[in-house]
Amino acid sequence: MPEKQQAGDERPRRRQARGERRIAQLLEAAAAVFCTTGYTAASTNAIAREAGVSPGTLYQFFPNKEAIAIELGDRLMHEMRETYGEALAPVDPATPLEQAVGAAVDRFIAFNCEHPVFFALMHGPDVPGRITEEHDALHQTLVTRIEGLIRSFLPDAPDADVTRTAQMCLGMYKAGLELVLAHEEAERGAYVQELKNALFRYLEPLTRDGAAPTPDPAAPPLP
Amino acid sequence: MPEKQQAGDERPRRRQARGERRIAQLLEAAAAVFCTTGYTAASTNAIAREAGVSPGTLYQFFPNKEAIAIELGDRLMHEMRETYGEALAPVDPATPLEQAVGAAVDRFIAFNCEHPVFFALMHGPDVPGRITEEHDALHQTLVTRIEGLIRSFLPDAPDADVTRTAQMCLGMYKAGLELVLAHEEAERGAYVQELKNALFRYLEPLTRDGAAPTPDPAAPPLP
DNA sequence: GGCAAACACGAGAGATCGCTCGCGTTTCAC
DNA sequence: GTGAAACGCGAGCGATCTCTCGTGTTTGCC
Repeated sequence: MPEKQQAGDERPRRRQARGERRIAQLLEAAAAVFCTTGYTAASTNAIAREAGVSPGTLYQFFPNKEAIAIELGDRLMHEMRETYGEALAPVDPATPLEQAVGAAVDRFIAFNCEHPVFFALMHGPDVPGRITEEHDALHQTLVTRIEGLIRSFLPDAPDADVTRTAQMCLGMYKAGLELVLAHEEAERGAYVQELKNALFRYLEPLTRDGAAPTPDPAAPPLP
Repeated sequence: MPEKQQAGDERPRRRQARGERRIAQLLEAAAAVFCTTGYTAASTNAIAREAGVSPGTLYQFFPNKEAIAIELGDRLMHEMRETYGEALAPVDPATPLEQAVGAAVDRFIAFNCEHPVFFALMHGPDVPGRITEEHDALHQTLVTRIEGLIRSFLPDAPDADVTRTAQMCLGMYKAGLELVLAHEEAERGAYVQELKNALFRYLEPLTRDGAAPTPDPAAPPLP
């Protein structure tokens, strides 16, 4: 129950079943509008219209526009944790890296395909204040999880290297996700495979010689 | 009383030296504001204030807000072509892939570090209409160039595969750029190296067996 | 039935932003 | 010098957006 009460001035209202239904309805409408226009360009009136209610009704349930996105993000995050929480759990080092990468990618791609608004909310540099914080929190959570996964294969690497590798993995995943979402059907599947390939090839050398993290290139940097 | 010309062609005004100076000044101010707030959130009044002129003066030189970003993008693109145009030219297949990747990454990273507004303008999903077109045009240009570079090493691969690989490379570069720009000094250098590693390891297997593009994993693809 | 609270409405207040307009100043060709 | 055009200003218009408010309706509890 994601009921929030600010210190002091706003006490929690007792919602009726009708209210809960309206909230769900409004969040669904907001997801649709955010998907097509992005957060900043989405007007609260448009969200209310999409939900088939008046602007006043919307503000009966959300104190402001930001709260809509926050609540939507919270529910999305909760569902992600519930459904795919173990996707990045550390695995037995005996597990082939290829399988671990493939499974993790498949799960996350599936989630993002089912909830396109997640990508819209998490990818916009236009989102203000608190949403950015949530974004950063999620990012950090994912990086930590990936670090754990990498540690399964590289128990003795320096922390800084593992963090960098995890950040790079997450960045590659985001880039791949964008490509996957931009294509359909067979081509989409091909991009999923391409993303797996990229991640696998990036990580595979690390599993072979745990002591030599970054093979320094012979050539000095060009001017 | 001179007649208003509103439709059709707007004849170019004869600019004085003072005007050219103002334009440069306004574009510089716009770059600063776009960098800190993004395009949509940047107000024309803020740009004018940053440049130390009045809003009316700004509109002496630009018909609307979009034109400012367009002109800024055009000049950036021009400078990029002039300075780094050959960064992605096809290379002698004898060139080590590691060198080719390293040189290309170094050049583009340098450009983006020198012009942070480039990243801000090209990375915002908030930018409207014509800027998105320019973004897509640049994206397509880069993909085509990368395709050419990949063809240097893979003369006989199917077009679709090369395109996918090029898109993936560009995505990885964008992701890496974001990480590079988010860090400073030594850590930044480490991320540059990490990006090079990722790209190199992704592309390296393709240069060995030109006939087997994607090693199919044991698991069947999910829908 | 009676009542209080939750729900619903929609006009519009208040704020912001892109952009204009009238008018004064500077520059330049002649 | 003189006139025309470029330059410069800043109040404010019109459009848009977030959020409020007064009022009326529905719901749940006694």
